[in-house]
Amino acid sequence: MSAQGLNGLNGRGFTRRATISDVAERAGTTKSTVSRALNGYPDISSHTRARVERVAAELGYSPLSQAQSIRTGRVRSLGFVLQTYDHDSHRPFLAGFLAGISRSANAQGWDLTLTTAESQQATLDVLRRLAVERKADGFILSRPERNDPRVSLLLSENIPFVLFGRTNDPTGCSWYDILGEEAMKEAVVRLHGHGHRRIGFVNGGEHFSYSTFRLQGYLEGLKECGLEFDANLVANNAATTEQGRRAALDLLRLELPPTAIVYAVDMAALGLYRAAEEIGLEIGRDISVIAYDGIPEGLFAHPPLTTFSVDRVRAGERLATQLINRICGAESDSQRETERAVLLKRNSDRPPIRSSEEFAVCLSRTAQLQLSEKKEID
Amino acid sequence: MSAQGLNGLNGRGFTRRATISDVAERAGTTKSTVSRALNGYPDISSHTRARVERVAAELGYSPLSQAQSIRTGRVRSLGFVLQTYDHDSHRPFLAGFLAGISRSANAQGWDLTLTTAESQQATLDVLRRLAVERKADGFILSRPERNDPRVSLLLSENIPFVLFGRTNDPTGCSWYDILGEEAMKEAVVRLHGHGHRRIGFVNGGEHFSYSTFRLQGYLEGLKECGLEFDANLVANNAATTEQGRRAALDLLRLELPPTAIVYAVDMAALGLYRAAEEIGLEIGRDISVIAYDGIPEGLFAHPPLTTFSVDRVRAGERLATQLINRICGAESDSQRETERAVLLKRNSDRPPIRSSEEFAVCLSRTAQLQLSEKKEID
DNA sequence: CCATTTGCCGAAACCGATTTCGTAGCCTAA
DNA sequence: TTAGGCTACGAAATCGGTTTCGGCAAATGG
Repeated sequence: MSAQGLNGLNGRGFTRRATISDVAERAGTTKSTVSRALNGYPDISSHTRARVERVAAELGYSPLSQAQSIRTGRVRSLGFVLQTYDHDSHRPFLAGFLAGISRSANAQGWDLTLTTAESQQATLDVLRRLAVERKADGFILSRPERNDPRVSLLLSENIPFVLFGRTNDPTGCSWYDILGEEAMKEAVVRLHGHGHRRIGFVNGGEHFSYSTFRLQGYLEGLKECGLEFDANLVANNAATTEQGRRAALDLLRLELPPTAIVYAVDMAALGLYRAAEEIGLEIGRDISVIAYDGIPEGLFAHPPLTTFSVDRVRAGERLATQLINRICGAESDSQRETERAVLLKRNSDRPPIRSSEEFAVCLSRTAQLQLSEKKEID
Repeated sequence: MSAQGLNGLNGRGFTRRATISDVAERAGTTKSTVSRALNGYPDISSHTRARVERVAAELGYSPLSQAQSIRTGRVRSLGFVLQTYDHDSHRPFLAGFLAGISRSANAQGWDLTLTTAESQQATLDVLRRLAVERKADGFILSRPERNDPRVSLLLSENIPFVLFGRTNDPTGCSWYDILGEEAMKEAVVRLHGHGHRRIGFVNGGEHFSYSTFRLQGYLEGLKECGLEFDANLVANNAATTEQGRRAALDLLRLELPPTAIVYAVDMAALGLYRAAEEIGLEIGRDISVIAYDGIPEGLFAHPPLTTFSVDRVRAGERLATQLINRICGAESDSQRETERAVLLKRNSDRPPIRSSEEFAVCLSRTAQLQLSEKKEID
């Protein structure tokens, strides 16, 4: 292949790429030498290696990953399965997260392959298929569940993966995670500092492992403030706005309702806004709330939601790097990172204007709370 | 390769996939016959074809796309470049859109390859690179600009692509688009129906081709209602919340301010909420607004934003299908679809409580408008 | 009945890389 | 001097497919 040939056109019309043979010919050597030189094999003289590298650079040569892959079994592609059944709750995560993964992968010459699955079984099938068809060398899994079947599958098939989140059993797992427990603890301490003494907690999806950590953080916060734990003040499994609304109504119906609530999930916290509107309460004044996730909806809520923000771009970036390392042979336990969430102080948490007892009286006066109950039954 | 061999393990540990040679051996024929049989070549007897297909099904054989690609030049993968510089404005689009693309592609045995670019030039480089490195057979481009350089590039290199949006010059372009002009027109008509007589328009990013259509729709709406066009009532280039806020303040400072504003972009409309809060106006009562996009933030704004919703999942699905068709040889002008946006009637648009003249007086009484002006200068 | 065409399929080249194997040439030690 | 060991590289096999080419046998035409 002459240099002119490279400027010719192929069937599709665009400029032809240089192949390894082009490089070999121009460097006056063979394909095998070029391959070994470029892949850092030791049995190539530094002189030859330099020449090959120069020629490769001149021709703008970069190997075709799928040609490589049929020998090496690697495609330099990371896989991510979008679980469309996994509730709304993952949606706000996606944009920045994917951007982060993709950016970091691209920078290292890797790509991101995205697929969808409509059920848990479909997710497992897709993971297996992508691995067998070599569309991806490994996977990024988000929101691990307790005893996550994806983890079991990938471990048993020996396919590399990293988690956005931690698991109960760390064996063979790598992860990047935000310390939700620290955030929840900080939220309680902050509300206590405002003067709140009855602080509720609405946890997220209970089958996700993150909810364990967040509950734990809430409990630690109580302890640090010297507050007593009251099981009535805790609601579980609220990941959507509607679930969050119901949890709020439940807590407000208590004999001694909380004057502040910590939500483990922003989307659910927005349900408190709904409930407050129905009942005629003003968030921040009548009841305070701090949540977690940092979704944009919170900024435009009224008043803007105080929340712990998670930098998903960075999460994606770190996870991509970790996964590439793992695919290239790094041990699973060498690839574990955690980071703290950042509190966005907005306007939904303020000092209480009344005690829990006064609040209860205030709530009992409004018939709305009963109405809301009816509405829920419908 | 014996049948037992298929149940063995390869280096990675998981079950080995069947290759074309396995199929050939078991069918008692050769690789070439298997390939031709499975790819629908005419010179294979129906008897042989049936036998090959049966064996392939038995072994669960499906060809390795990257092995195919090194001969055929096709990877059965769609490309999408995430333009991280392209403002916040694209973010709410992403999640559902990608899900739609991916789902539709997967259903047809294709995949989605995602990359990022941090500048316009980087986008062009990435497109070229992905095509040359055969990571993608074609591209989905969102938000076409007027004289979009991506379009020029892909047209000149003869690389298939489809647009989420229309272009001024349709030559060689396929697209799926929502009729923004119809939505804007409907918004004006609806506000006029409420009794509004001075209706402003805040357009989106002016270099995007959608803004042409939306302005046009606004004008048609005025005409249909018999309202006179007043250039003062139109602001341009507001795609972010802050830009939308400034545009709002500009319009409210007019001698005869609008009592309702149509925003071409939800994110910008949220800027009107900011401005209203600063000045002490109540959206829906003092001033009405209808916007376009259907982003979730609008639902949690106060009051919830009336807006035209775009079904991005469906957009992604249709575009993926169109692109696959194009890659497989369909003509560009055979792949064009449009659809109407759906109005989400919420609470930000109501009948005016005063005329424009009265509104002007009301606004002049509050010193806040002047303050806001200062704030803007800072 | 012979010459051609046609239908069907195997052999082999090919795509663009990696990897195994073998060996020429040099260096070192006995 | 020669056997042995390294270094550095070329030749060729290989990965899993597709595609070209050619040829046998049966069908067709004259």
